[in-house]
Amino acid sequence: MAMDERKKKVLLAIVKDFIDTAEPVGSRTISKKYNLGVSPATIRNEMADLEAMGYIEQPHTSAGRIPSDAGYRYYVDSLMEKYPLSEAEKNYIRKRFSQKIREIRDVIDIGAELLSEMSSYTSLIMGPYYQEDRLKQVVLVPLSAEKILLVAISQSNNISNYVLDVPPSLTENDLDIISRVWNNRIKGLAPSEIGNDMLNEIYEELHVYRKVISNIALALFEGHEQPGGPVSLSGSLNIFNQPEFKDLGKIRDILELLESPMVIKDLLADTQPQGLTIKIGGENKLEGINQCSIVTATYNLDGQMKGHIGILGPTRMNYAKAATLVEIMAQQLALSLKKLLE
Amino acid sequence: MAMDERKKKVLLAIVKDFIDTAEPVGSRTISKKYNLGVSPATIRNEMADLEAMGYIEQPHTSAGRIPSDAGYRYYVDSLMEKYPLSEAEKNYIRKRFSQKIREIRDVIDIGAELLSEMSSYTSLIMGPYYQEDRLKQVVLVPLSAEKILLVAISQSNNISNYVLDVPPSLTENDLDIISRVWNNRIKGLAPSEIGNDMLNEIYEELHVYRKVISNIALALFEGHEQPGGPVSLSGSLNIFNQPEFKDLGKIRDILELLESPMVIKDLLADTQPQGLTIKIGGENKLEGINQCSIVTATYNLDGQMKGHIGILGPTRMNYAKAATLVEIMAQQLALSLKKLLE
DNA sequence: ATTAGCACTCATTAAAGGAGAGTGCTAACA
DNA sequence: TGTTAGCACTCTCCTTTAATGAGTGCTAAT
Repeated sequence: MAMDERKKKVLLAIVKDFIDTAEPVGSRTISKKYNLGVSPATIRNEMADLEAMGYIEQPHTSAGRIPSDAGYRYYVDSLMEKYPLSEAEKNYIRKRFSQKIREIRDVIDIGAELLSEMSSYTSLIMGPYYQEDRLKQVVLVPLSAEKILLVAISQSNNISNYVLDVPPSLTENDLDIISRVWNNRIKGLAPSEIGNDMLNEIYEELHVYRKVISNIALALFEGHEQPGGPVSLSGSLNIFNQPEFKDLGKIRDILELLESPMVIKDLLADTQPQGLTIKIGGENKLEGINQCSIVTATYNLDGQMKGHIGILGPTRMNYAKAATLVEIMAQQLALSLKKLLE
Repeated sequence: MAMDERKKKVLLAIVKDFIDTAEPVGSRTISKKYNLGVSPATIRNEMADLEAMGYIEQPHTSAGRIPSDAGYRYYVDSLMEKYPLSEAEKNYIRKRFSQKIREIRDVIDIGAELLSEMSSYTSLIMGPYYQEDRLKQVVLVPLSAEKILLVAISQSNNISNYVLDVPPSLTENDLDIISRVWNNRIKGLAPSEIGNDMLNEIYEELHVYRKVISNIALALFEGHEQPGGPVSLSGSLNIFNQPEFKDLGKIRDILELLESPMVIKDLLADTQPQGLTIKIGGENKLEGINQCSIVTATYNLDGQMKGHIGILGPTRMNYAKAATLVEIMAQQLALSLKKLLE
């Protein structure tokens, strides 16, 4: 069966109305609210066709139709119109990003908050990270007789702190020597490239304090192991507003998933490198959010660093608005972060 | 009316049974399950008295009785027996705390997780903080031509990082001088004690780079402004298990409160300096959790540092178990943190 | 002082009966 | 041949009614 113009119009009306009202849409409603110029009976015929094609379905005999996942997919791919952001909304975003921003955390927190606030859904943001972040410098600071502080600075000026145990015999001079040797070696290296070969070379060069040296290596290696950047989540309680989630169990399942940063990273990382990615309902493999949709985008910094951003809402979500918001926010994040980082 | 032995026994039975079953307790149940050696009719008389005294109440005419806030209060103050932790439970705690612990965050996260897991309620932990944390040392590291890294180390070895803008003319030698001057001044000082007087003295001494110096002061001052330590929250979704919270609105209200670290800090900080604090239902001023109870304790380190720990559950919570868990966990935290910090 | 007995209350559950929304189908119409 | 009015049919949702049962307070007997 073909998808003629009128069928498209009917499907569009059903999707729009259902997104709006969360109620199954009947033929009379469509005929009245969306003036297609035909009677409810005609619409009913079209609807029967659309159902046969798998784009809409009936919760029960005497109810209207609701879009199926495939229906939303068709809508998103072929029918959706661009949602324009009002000037007021744009200004609001700018205003919020002109607050004092001190570090990356601030940027992604503001972004996530804005995104959930303006969309009324849940927002997820992963902060920027180097595909492979490289080390720039380490600094060793004595803390007490048996402890030192290791500060690792990456090329992206990402700072990591580690407190290490050292033998009390270690002098400040020793520290200087150790840090100099390390700094000679590691500049421009990814933490994962710190291998045994390098360690052995350093042992050779210094002969002493093997333990200290290996502890430094370990700290650098482990500290950077976590893939991806920091994560910010906002508005997870917005699901309570969605009528399709009036069931305690469902809400709980979703909130439970969102408690895990790993899950969020997975959700976000599964994104195309360019443009928007929209996953609808069952297209999400993750059990528990197959009644949800996710709109994600990747933002890039200098081509080297990237991050992800997304909106999670019910399948019946305002895709147009979500898409626009994600797009704008990705741009804004790239902008703010670039400014912050250099 | 006086509180004779039998009344106490009846009240105890009601509290225990209601905590167990979440159902109003009838006279027949008490007579059968808790062998007081009297008939339901007698118990009914006692219950009428207890109701007159305000310790129990009836949801409706044909239901059993449930404890009132005052009833729980009496129970907690006078009737509650100590809940002994099994050897298995103790071992479990020890085992979890023998995991690799690298920093304070690890300790409070493990603690919070354990506490919510073992109690089936929500747990709140505030990490250790100095009443007034004092500075020990600052380190300045050049990052790029126009940026430096300021590392502030406190007496408790708390590390804070700040990236500051500096004029490109600033040399590494300048940095050494600036940090030396600062370190001479701040050792043992609380960040709040960095005043304009001190700033002026430093200006006098150095004459140049006023802007850099004041930025350092600002960073130190603002960075430490947040009162209290880091906060860890765990098991907030456990409310979904409580039959008294089968209402979406109530759950939402509570989760919303718990989203704010400030609220958690307030809840925890409102604690007696010694021993356990138990706040029951309406005793909590905070709107929204007046159907909840909180069991909190303060743990102390060296008499200088302290932190807070608590369990939040429904008014119908297992106070005995919660109290024991909070007590044990406070000890364990103090232990683990002491080991970690020195 | 305790207890058996009993009438009474009230939440909860199940069953029954509309009301209403929306459909599919048929037949008439342009 | 496509469109539409008309109508019987289905099924959810809401309200009403009735029955059940748990638990009480009171009275009178022990």
